[in-house]
Amino acid sequence: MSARARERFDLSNETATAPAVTPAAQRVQKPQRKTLERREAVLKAALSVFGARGYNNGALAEIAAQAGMTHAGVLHHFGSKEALLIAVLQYRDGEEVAGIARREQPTGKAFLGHLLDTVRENTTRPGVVQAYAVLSAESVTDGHPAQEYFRGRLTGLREKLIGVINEATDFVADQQEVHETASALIAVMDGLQVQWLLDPAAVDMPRTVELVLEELVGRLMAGRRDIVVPIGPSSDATP
Amino acid sequence: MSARARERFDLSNETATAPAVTPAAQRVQKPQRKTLERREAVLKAALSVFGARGYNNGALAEIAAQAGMTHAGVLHHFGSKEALLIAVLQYRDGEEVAGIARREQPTGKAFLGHLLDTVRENTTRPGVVQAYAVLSAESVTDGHPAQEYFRGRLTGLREKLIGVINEATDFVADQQEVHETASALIAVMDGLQVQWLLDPAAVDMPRTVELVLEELVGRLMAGRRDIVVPIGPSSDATP
DNA sequence: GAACACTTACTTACTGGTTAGTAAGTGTGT
DNA sequence: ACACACTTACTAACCAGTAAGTAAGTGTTC
Repeated sequence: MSARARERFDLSNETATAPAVTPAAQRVQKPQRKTLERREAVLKAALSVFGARGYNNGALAEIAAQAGMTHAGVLHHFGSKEALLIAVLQYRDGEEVAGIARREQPTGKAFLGHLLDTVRENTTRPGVVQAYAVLSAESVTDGHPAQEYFRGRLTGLREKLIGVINEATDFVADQQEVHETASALIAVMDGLQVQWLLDPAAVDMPRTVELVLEELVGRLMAGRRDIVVPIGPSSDATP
Repeated sequence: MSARARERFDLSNETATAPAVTPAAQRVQKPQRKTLERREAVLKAALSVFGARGYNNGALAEIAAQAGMTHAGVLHHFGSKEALLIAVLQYRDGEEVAGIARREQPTGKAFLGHLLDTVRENTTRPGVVQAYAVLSAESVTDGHPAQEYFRGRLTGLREKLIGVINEATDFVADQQEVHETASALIAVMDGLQVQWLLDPAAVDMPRTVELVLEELVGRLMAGRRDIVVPIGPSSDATP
């Protein structure tokens, strides 16, 4: 908590901008291939350690050891533990599909299929799932450095889903219902992860998500739920 | 991590059973009313601190201060931080409804209504929700003391829900589907909590849970999966 | 192509701070 | 007088971050 205490009381930010303290990842003009590989090794180690122990309880020394250096070496590259965390989160965002070639995010109904594919894929990578589940929940603790990241991520996903659902619906659906459907979909995927991590045999993540997708979105798309709102002034829906 | 390291390497369990180390909560024959009140104060403080900071990052000293004593006093009552954690979880189970009189868990369809009521109630108690969300996800980390507790809790809830759904269904539904519906319901409730904690205005927990309940369970109860059966405007899951 | 200036990627060693748990004692109510 | 509820004082361990140094480059100039 020394870092947190300092963050609260130390308003002088000058030291952070002084050249000597700036991490190598931002200071260096042209990083060599080997350097980038070492950096990626650190990120992979951090993802594994943060997943296995959480952010607060995950030690830089363990990450460093897994990457084959000392914890001071890790700090040389990333500047601080906090900076390493958000680097890890961004790395996971961009790279998580790396094994199966970088695919672009589809739009429209295809996005829902993409979501299901991701869930299926996650079954293969418990480490990544663990990191996401642990860190996202830990982020709701007071002053957690990943709070803004996860808030933004959830808001973005929700908006994306709302758009996709509206796009896939021929008529203008009740927007509150669409919003709730989007929230529920995200919640199911996230909530299932914890259940699955605690007892992998007890839940079938892909099938369960598929069921919810069919029931919730399928029904919305089919057009009914007691009250069908006809045509409205919304510009979002496909004409 | 000192506790964890010891747990791993120190196989001698004798000290834990030696009389001098046994916590007062198990040693004392007839605890006085005042003692029990102090003990409850510690539990309430622990719930708040573990919720705000997580288990690993929550300090006994802070819990103690909130309960008006020193951290050694807390250890006098509960023996260890780990023991305090599971005492807190059990306390939350038994007491979380304390404000509104101890009500028994209903069976059958009424249980679904009870679930919704709990969600509604949770909106009022962000601290408890935070503690549950943070601790349940933290429990999936390696060797976490609350792992067994949460695994058992989720398994129990799932079984209970499967029973309730089957009870509420006139015919024999596809059991895999029932199982997935139960998992999905739990996942929605848990997943929504993180979204809500990060951005309370962005999600309507009760309404979203209600929507999922109606769509998923309502449909199952109505009997089919291809044919759309409209559900009445009744917002209560109880028939 | 060799000498020189400079950068980068680390390491070792240390600091200041925090933490769970222990031991020994003190006061208080019964 | 005794059990109990604490406190004070301490310990051993851990941890993020800093400082200072070193070895291996890289680029530039002649």
